[in-house]
Amino acid sequence: MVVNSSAELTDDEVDRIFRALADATRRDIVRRTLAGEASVSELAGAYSMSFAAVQKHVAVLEGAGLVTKRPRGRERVVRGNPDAIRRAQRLLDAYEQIWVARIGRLDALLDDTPPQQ
Amino acid sequence: MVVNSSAELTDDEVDRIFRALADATRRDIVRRTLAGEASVSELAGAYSMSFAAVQKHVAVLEGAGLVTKRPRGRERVVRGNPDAIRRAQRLLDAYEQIWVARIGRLDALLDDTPPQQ
DNA sequence: GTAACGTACAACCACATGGTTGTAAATAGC
DNA sequence: GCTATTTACAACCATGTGGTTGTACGTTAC
Repeated sequence: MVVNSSAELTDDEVDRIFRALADATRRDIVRRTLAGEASVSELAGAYSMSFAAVQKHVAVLEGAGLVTKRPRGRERVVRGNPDAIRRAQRLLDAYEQIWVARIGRLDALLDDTPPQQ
Repeated sequence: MVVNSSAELTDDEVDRIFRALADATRRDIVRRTLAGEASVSELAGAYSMSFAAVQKHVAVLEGAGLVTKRPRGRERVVRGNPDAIRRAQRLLDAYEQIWVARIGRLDALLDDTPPQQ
């Protein structure tokens, strides 16, 4: 599990987060478990693939910190982790800020350029 | 190339965007080309891998709409696409909103519950 | 014109990924 | 206690991914 909630993320952690989000089934699992927790077998019932396949998808999401799993009797209850979503948002924000800064530099360049002649 | 800039994204398009972001070299290419455009060979010079490997990474990013390429003489100039970043941000926002709505429902439930006895 | 540069693309390889089936173990229900 | 349910996990398979090298082609510079 990922412990860092405020610190920088390693490349591997970022890889896992985006990799986990790069599959429609996994995104749907995130969506469902953010809306309300669900057992692995409840999730498996929602998709036309084997239980084991869904189990693997949940494991990938858990490895990325996008969901957490806790035991309840013989079930494992899966819950979406909004913190991981926010971490990903901050990453994308950083990229947009790089672009915004570039535009800012261009604007400053234009402003600072005195009229020619 | 992706034409949809305001419309809904298909699952495949979303897959490609997150897949493209799930690699540290590709994220670095996005970072560099958002800060300022660069030719493929300039990019290739920045990494300890073959030109062809970097070329493939650029192709993956282009397929996801995260960068665009335009010819300039014998070079191909790569430029980061801030719109694609914003599309990804909107996707993550939607997931966070699902969670926010769930918490809102829980709060409303608590507020609406009359004191017992 | 020729040589160097920048790119494109195919072929190949090792390994990861997304799916399957099968087996085993823990828990719940009767 | 027995049976059904739920999960875990291994083994396997087809395909995708990230890297390589090699070859070909357009463009630039001299």
